[in-house]
Amino acid sequence: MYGLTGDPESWEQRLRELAPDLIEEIHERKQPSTGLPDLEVNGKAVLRFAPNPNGPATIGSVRGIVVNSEYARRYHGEFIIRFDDTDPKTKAPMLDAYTWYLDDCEYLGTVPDRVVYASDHLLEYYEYAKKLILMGKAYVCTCSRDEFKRYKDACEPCPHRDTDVDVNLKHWEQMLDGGYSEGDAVLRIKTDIKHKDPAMRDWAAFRIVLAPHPRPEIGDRFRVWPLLDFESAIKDHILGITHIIRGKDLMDSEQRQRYVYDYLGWQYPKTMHWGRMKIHEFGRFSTSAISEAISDGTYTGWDDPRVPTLRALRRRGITAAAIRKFMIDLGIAETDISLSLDNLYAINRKIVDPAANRYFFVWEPVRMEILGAPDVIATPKYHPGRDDLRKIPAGPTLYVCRTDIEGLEAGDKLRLKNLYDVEITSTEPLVARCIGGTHEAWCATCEKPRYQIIHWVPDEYVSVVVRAPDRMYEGVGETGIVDEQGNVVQFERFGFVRIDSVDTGRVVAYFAHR
RNA sequence: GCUCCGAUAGUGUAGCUCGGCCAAUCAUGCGGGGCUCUCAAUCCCGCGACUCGGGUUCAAAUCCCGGUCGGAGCACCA
Repeated sequence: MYGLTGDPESWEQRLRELAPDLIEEIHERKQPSTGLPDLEVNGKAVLRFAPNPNGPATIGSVRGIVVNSEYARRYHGEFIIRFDDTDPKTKAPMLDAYTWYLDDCEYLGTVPDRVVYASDHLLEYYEYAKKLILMGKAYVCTCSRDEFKRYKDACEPCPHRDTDVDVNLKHWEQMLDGGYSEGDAVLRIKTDIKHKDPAMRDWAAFRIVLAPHPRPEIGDRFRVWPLLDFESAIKDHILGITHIIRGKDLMDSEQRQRYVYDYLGWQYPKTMHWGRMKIHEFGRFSTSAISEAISDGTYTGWDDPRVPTLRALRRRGITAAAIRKFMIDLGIAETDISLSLDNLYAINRKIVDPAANRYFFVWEPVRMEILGAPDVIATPKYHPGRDDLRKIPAGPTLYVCRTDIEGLEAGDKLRLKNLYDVEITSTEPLVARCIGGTHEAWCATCEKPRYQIIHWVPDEYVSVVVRAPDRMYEGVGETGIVDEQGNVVQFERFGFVRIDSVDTGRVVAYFAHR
């Protein structure tokens, strides 16, 4: 008998004698990894993202699109986008949002293999409802919400639970035919009325909604609509979904849906959930709250930089590659997270920096007269890593940032980047005199600049507005900016921006990050 | 009230299934330095964590029990 004492080395030595092949196994475990964990796949992987198109894709939806499509890609499977648009009233779909979702998917580099509209398949849901009624697993309930809640909380069946199948069927037909009006009847799935978790007890699968559906091809054709748990359960099976990966908020959904799967003899897909995601920069947000703020003019639209939608990130120049990496690096831990977009910005910066041209943008501009200004053309590089040069003719009048000259006094000296050195002679109004050190002179000597380097914009400028999530910057920029519409550029000493529009000498840029 | 999840540096994240090489990974952030005529990029160096209390064990981030904290569900929303 080997004793129970000893240090790890001696144990390993003993193991080496007894079972040398196990040593290797012990040593190869616990490799650090990041990103998405492997999936258990038997045959084909089919994944879906199922939004309610009652607004455009938010950062939360993006996680669903990226993670699911990434898995589909990894396992050469299928990625389906399914619009769960079965609520024409409380969270009614927005017609534009259907297109926006598809467009956003494309931006993220994943054209879905299939696009499915739940509202196209009501007859299919009815069919399964009937099947379950015939099996005695579903019943029409005409209790009011409050009444039913009382029965449910008391673990008691409501009076409709044991209705005969024939009668249930008749009531169901009446629901479909208009024999009941909105709020008068629902179809419930029979589970276990004594289930210890009240959330599981006889949940509602269909209700009557008289509001017309926003899709013109659907309109007012239907009055009985499935609720999420039923709609999703049926459709996931029909589509052959193998893995459901979504937020933790839908965890209980699985338990409810399993009743239906068991009744129908189906196998439930494998599931994974990620925890609640809260973003520092945006705080709590709901689609309906944003919608309201847009209507009342607080935000300019669904792509306002203050709004947590993908459309807004796109407008700011956050690349699809950065967003994908950001979401994938998050993995799918069930922990609730509260994160900052710093990480996303850092990823994006690395992607965008090599290609972003540099420009001077002066915010809160202050006019500066230069005494003895030589007539020169400044030639800063478009990019520090390349040799092509911008040409900025500088005269006796320049603009500099207020923040750069605040606190300065007559006699203080500054380096105007790529131009020359100046000495302040007066602050009100701002006047300075050129004291040499032109760019050519510097090139000859390569001396280090002696004074604080600031950037500037000449008298010939374009006015520039930068819309950032937290505020708006107004100022002037060098004229070359007008050729960059749609591009991400770096405003030196300011940050990366995407040039959104250029209208008659006025540029609007969206701030990405520093 | 009932039920279900979760807890690793400032923020994310790996490791937990199957206890040992974990004095705990990677990224971001922060601090210092090099380079640079941008406060960007880049390069070097550094900082910083296993929620608490018990238990099991030769050995616990990892297994068990309890507490605390955080989140979610109990809708005729998704």
